[in-house]
Amino acid sequence: MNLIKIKEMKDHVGEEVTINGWLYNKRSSGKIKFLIIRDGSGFVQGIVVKNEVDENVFELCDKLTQESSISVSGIVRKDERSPFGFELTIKNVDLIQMAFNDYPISLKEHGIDFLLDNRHLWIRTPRQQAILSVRHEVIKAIQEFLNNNDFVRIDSPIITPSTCEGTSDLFQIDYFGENAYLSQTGQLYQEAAAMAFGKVYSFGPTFRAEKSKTRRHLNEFWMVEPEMAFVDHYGNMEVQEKLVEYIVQSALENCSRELKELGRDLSKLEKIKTPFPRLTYDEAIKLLNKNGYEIQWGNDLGSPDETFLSNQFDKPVFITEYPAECKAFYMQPKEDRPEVVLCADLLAPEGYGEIIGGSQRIHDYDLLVKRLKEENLPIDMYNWYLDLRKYGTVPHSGFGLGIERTVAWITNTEHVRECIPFPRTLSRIRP
RNA sequence: UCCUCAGUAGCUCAAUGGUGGAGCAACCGGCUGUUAACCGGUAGGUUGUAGGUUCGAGCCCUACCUGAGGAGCCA
Repeated sequence: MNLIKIKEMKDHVGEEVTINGWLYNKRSSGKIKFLIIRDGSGFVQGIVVKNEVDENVFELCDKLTQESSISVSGIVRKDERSPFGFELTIKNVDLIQMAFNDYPISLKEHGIDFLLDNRHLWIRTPRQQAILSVRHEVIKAIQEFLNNNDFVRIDSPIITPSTCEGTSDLFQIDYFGENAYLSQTGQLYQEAAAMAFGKVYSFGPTFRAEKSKTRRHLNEFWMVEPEMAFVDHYGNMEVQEKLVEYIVQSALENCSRELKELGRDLSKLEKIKTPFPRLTYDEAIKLLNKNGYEIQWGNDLGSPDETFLSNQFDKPVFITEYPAECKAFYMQPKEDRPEVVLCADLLAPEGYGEIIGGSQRIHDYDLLVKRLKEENLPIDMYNWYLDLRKYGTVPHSGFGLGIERTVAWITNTEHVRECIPFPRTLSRIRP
């Protein structure tokens, strides 16, 4: 028995092979049957002809229900009539389990509510497999890039004693009688790690209890957070654009089958090369005002504003130097203009919005204390964070890249909830 | 939290205030190249919930529930 994966069939033309998988769909024309089989590596059509197989094999194929698990043996043939390029002329089918005959997901259209209720089965379909495979590639590329550039992975804790940035709503948990929270960012811990290892990153889930209801929001999402000692705002942006370029090029190189399945316009991704355009907040406001957006200096950019700005470019664009008042307390003020901070948001093209938020961090002890007081944050909660400024402080920078938004952009997916295996949203905690 | 929209068969959707239907899925039968196969047949319903208007409500009104899209917040 020559057990292979469907994606390896091209190397076994003319050979008899065995494939372990599931019945995705079945068509029949009397004495000939077509079984669409999937095995996780791909999809292929198997042909069963009545006079060429045992009577009980043909009978079994007649009864097979959608998603039944089977072990199929047959001859690999190249065939242009097949949309997969190859076919399997089936000799034998061993049944592992006859699936119940009420499999809920048909090949016809379904509404999003139904599909999300059946997410555990929905991920078996070609489109969802393509998206989640690209997600895997994105994660792999991020780690490759960072590992190859001397970053050390130092994960941040998920259970934290207080809000890190003092802004978003957090999920509260009981920690042996003490209130604790699920982390909304590991950044502060990454700063500590950067002072130990130089260049570090964390990669993991992050939690926001905000009641967001848009295609760009999840209440649990994954983020990679690099942090670098001795790197300023400008060096920070260079790392970000190189990372994003690497991610996109890796997806193009290793996920062509998936991107094709998704109908992605590859020419748009091929343009994602450094350097990326940069726009200061001041310039962004002017551009927005000139085009009829009524935003005033000092307000954070709204979602429609970001969409407009990103649509002006065919590459991701950095929006830099926001007013300090609309950003977090730890961001380094610009030397000659303390009302703005050395930060940058990276907006993905095609209306996908912010995929990175980053900044240079305040490294001066007195300035950081002053900023904490201005924001009315409890200073004793930040004692350990202030220690980093007391003992060998250096300029440093970092950023957070959202995995699902990045995957949504690369795969041209409408909603981030399809870019994570089991999305957690305002209205959904199951399955 | 606010704004908009929707809820009818397992799924996707029809039904002027007047006997709730179709396609797919399931089940039975037919077909030797199907591509969401096709053809014939069978079965499948407390129209989200509660109240109201009416001779009569899936349809109109009120409240609530659930979901979706968007805003704010953010990655």
